[in-house]
Amino acid sequence: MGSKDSTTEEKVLEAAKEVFMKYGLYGARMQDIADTAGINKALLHYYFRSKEKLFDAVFDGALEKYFAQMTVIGDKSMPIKERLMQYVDNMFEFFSEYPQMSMFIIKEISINPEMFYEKVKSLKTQKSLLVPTLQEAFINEKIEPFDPVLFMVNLHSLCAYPFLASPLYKVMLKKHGYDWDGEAKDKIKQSVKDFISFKFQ
Amino acid sequence: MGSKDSTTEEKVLEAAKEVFMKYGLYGARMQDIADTAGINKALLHYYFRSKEKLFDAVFDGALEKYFAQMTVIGDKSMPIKERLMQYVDNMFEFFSEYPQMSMFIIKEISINPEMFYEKVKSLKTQKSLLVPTLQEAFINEKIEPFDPVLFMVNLHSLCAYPFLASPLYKVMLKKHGYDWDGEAKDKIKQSVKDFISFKFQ
DNA sequence: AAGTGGTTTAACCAAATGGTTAAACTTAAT
DNA sequence: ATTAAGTTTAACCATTTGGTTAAACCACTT
Repeated sequence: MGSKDSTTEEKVLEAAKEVFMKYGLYGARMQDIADTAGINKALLHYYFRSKEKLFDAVFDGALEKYFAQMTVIGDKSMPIKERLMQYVDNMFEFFSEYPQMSMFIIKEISINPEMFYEKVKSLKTQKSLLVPTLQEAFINEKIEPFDPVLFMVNLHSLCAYPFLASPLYKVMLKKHGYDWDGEAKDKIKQSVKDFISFKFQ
Repeated sequence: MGSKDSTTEEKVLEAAKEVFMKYGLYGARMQDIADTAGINKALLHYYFRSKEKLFDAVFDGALEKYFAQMTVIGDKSMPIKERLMQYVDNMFEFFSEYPQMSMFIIKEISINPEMFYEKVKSLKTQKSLLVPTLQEAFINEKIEPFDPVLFMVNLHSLCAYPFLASPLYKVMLKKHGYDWDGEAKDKIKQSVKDFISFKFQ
């Protein structure tokens, strides 16, 4: 087949992602991960010594990907409004690809906040670039200033929640004639853009 | 002491809420629930025959409370804008009191959607009152109409997500000088109100 | 062909899991 | 005081859990 065709270690990590994201550290079963990867249970312990080590590998990967995404904002040549629209596009694309990730991260932090506090220190991309980007724009473009932190919170709410709550919306939105896996996602994205546009004339 | 002083069954249910909301159906341990309630493990099975039965009691209670809350909107004497402001107040108060509830419900639905689909049928308060309320307001008050379903999604995002992500925000917002358990919650509530106000002049 | 190092497996193990049982306790009615 | 009903407990049980071990397998080099 291909030069690698996905090594066993990769298969293990992929299966671990799937199971840990669904059930969390406590709820996940090693046997379940082994079955998902299509291998023997002892092989998990060969590649990752313990359940905790395997979980760490999954969680660290998710955390890095998540924070890396949250700090990407388009280049300075564009006006702030356009950059924010692109930011919304990126968020929706990211959450479409990894719908379980933010739930997973938030849930595990809520169960074990100390662990998160240790790990967040070693992350390169810690603080949001949105806040300073907005502050610059207040000066460079003629925009009535507002609290950039609160705006960031609201923007993340608008983008992240529909995916977090998608298990609910998949059922509930049907009663209002919307299909989540069809048009609903794109319509919500557009409504988010409309929602934040008023802040920039 | 008091005439009841909380019966054993109530203590069990209270402990079960705590543990199930934190770890979910799969992650929760009966021994953990028993310890939290300060009783013997066999007593759990005396009052609720199995883990599933006990879980159902907790989940059904949460579901009912949640949907009951989501469908409360102030009386028709007030203008729509004022009613929405009150709706935001209610949501923030509700989520402050039960910060884990929406996470719990959404997570369990995502693991077992079929179960939810069965249960949602027997709920009295199924569909949002927000949508028809808004549609009436478009006519009765002179408001430029917009899609009420999308607005509902955005509004719920703005209110629910800060609490869902509060484990994250408790750590991250400090870097921007905000304290979640102090001022941040109220400031976010105000920013949500500002955010939706523009739709109503 | 024999050795070498990494990979995979079947067979285990001790501990923890959800659940059961029968006996003991408590309380109120007779 | 005895009965009867509900409540609580300690001692079990079978299964599942995360984890280990030693042997087998495989792809190389020598």
